[in-house]
Amino acid sequence: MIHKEGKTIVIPTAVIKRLPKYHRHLGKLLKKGVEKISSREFGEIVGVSAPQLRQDLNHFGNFGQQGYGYNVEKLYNALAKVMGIEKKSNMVLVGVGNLGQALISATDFKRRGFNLLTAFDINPRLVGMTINGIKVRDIINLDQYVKDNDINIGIIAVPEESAQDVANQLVSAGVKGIWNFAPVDLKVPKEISVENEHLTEGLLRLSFKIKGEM
Amino acid sequence: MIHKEGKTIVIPTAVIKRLPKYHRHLGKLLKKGVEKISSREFGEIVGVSAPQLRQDLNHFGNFGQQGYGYNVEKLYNALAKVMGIEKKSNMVLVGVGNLGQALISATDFKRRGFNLLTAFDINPRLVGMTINGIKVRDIINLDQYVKDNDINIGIIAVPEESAQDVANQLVSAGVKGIWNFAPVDLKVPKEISVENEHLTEGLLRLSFKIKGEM
DNA sequence: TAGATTGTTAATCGATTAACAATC
DNA sequence: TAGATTGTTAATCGATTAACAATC
Repeated sequence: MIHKEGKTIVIPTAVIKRLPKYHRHLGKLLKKGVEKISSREFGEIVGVSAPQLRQDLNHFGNFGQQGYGYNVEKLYNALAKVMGIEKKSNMVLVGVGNLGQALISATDFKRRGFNLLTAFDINPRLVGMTINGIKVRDIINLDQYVKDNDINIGIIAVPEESAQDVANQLVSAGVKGIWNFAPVDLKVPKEISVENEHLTEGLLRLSFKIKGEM
Repeated sequence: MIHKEGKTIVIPTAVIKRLPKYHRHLGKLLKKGVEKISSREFGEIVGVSAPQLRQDLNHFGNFGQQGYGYNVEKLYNALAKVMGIEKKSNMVLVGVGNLGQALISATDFKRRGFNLLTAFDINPRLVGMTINGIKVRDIINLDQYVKDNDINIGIIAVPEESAQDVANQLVSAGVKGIWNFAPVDLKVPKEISVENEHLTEGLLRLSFKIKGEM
């Protein structure tokens, strides 16, 4: 959903899915020092047709210029704004197992404007530890912490069995979105956004594609 | 691509994307002891309309029975076969950083029929170690190992800068598919399948959805 | 200005849903 | 048999591509 000239326009989900990729490649072009790029060239890089790229972008504004193309920096910043990155999001992580620890150490999110403030776990052996500058707290403090620290994203990296329970806690504490790594389809109120990273599903799709070739 | 009654049929990508989810929920139902299920009930569980579910399944065969529904176990096994799980896939992991270690410890894949045989890294401090029963080898041995051990999937969990190089090595060693966790769009020959887990893109989509609500 | 490339409308393609005859 | 539910065709909806006038 977006507001444009007073009207409320719904952005097609297919478009939303492609935006992060556009943003990532624009970042790379920027780093390389590329100043401008045409929809044809950029489409080739991101694997999308030129008209589709133009249509996608025009959902959010007219960022290009006829006869010239798109200014890389301007487009990069415009997309960042569209995706809400310019205003940093505070996050907490729940579940400090192997995957949780990997997420704590990931540098990619910070670069893109996401702040991981702290982590929670139920395991007393982990509680109190500091990993990569991130303190691990007891999960009984989750509710209070989320309320006190303007947290809007909760990351779930707990086992399957407890994922729904953790989601409930995050929601009632007031997060706006959940980034879920447990292989579960969470039930949440419809005003809460969920993005799933069901890794095994990717592996199964890969398997399907491989077998299809044989 | 699939062969049915002599004809070669292309399966819509939208269908392929949904199959792993179907399979996962069938597994849960099976565990719960559910014997049969109608397309209406199952569609509700997986978040898909009943006719769509029936259409999806009918790309691969007629698994249901009028007036009865679908036998859960039969459908579960049928989908496993469709996705090529019944014949186990051998995998190697490249990159034993935080994420790589998390992948080594993940139990989910093994359950679904994937064998991780070994891991490779360039870091001498890691080479020789054994993590969760998985030996870490020097990456110079990658080519030989893949050739000798009937490996068909390579997992890439190395930093962005070396991902393409690792992909090239995996391809020339003979893998059929790559499961890629580096935030890069790999260039590979078209007969090689790639499945990307670009985690940060999920987070950006989540951010977009959240800001859209506000 | 002429050439290039956008923004946007119309045409096509693919995916989803509706409807219902077939059949267990 | 009657009721339920599939498999499948036709209708609708959404997403992609083609085409071109607008314009830098």
